[in-house]
Amino acid sequence: MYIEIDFNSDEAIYIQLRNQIIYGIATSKIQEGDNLPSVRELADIIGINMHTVNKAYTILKQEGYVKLDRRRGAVIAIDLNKLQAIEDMKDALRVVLAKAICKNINCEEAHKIINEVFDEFERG
Amino acid sequence: MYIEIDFNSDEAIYIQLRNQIIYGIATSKIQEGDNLPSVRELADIIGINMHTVNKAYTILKQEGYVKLDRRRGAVIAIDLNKLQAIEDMKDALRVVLAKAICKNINCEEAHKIINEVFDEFERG
DNA sequence: ATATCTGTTATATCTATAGTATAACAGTAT
DNA sequence: ATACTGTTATACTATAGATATAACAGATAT
Repeated sequence: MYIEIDFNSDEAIYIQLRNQIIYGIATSKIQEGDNLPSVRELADIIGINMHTVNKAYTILKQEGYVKLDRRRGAVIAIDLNKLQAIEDMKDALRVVLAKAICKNINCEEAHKIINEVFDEFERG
Repeated sequence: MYIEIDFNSDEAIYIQLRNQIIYGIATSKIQEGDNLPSVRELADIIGINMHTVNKAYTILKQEGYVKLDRRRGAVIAIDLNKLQAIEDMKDALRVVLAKAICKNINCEEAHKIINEVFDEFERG
């Protein structure tokens, strides 16, 4: 699994790292039960500090994507609180769709875009 | 038009302010040609600094929602670069939909949620 | 002309967050 | 014992967010 970090991005490294791992799960590059590299190992690979990786892992745990184990490290374990996930998704979509409406993107076009992005993930 | 700022939020005030104005446009509470309060006036109403409002206005200008005029202040003026808007939307949706896929939300369910949020905006 | 309203720019200051650097601790495995 | 996990603590630097004054330039009404 490739992790790409843009050090010139205005997005925090630990946020980019979190997103990359979520992409990995969404595209089935990593699956339930797989374990991620240890915080020290991944920090070494990417070339960042251990604590930055730990921060990403801690957030992934809080958001229900991994479980942290002293023995095995970080293991992919999706917490399927679907109602919560739907609420979170709605919150995120409010800003996205408000922008879309302002830019004259209608409901049909939004659906089309959704399908395109879904296809991207299914292809991997 | 009501502006609600959560001072305990981890989201920056100028980002919240930008979003609220975008909501206002999306729900037709403010329209093309309307002008926003002056930076000093709005800062006074909300109880924040002038520069924070100015930062929000400057971003809204960069993103193509308002034009800034020395005479009239900030005026709603949508820059309809639709191709750009669609690309921006896709970028935003990648993270949102990756999360959704991880949480077992499928394409149909995503469409349903999109419709619900669209309805929210149409009602105002 | 004067006063007053715009956005704009320039400082300076404070605070919180991001990221790094060491170090140590507590489990767990070999 | 040794070596690996996550975890916690502390300290430091750099950057971003927010505030506080102040001043400038254009526009406008009186």
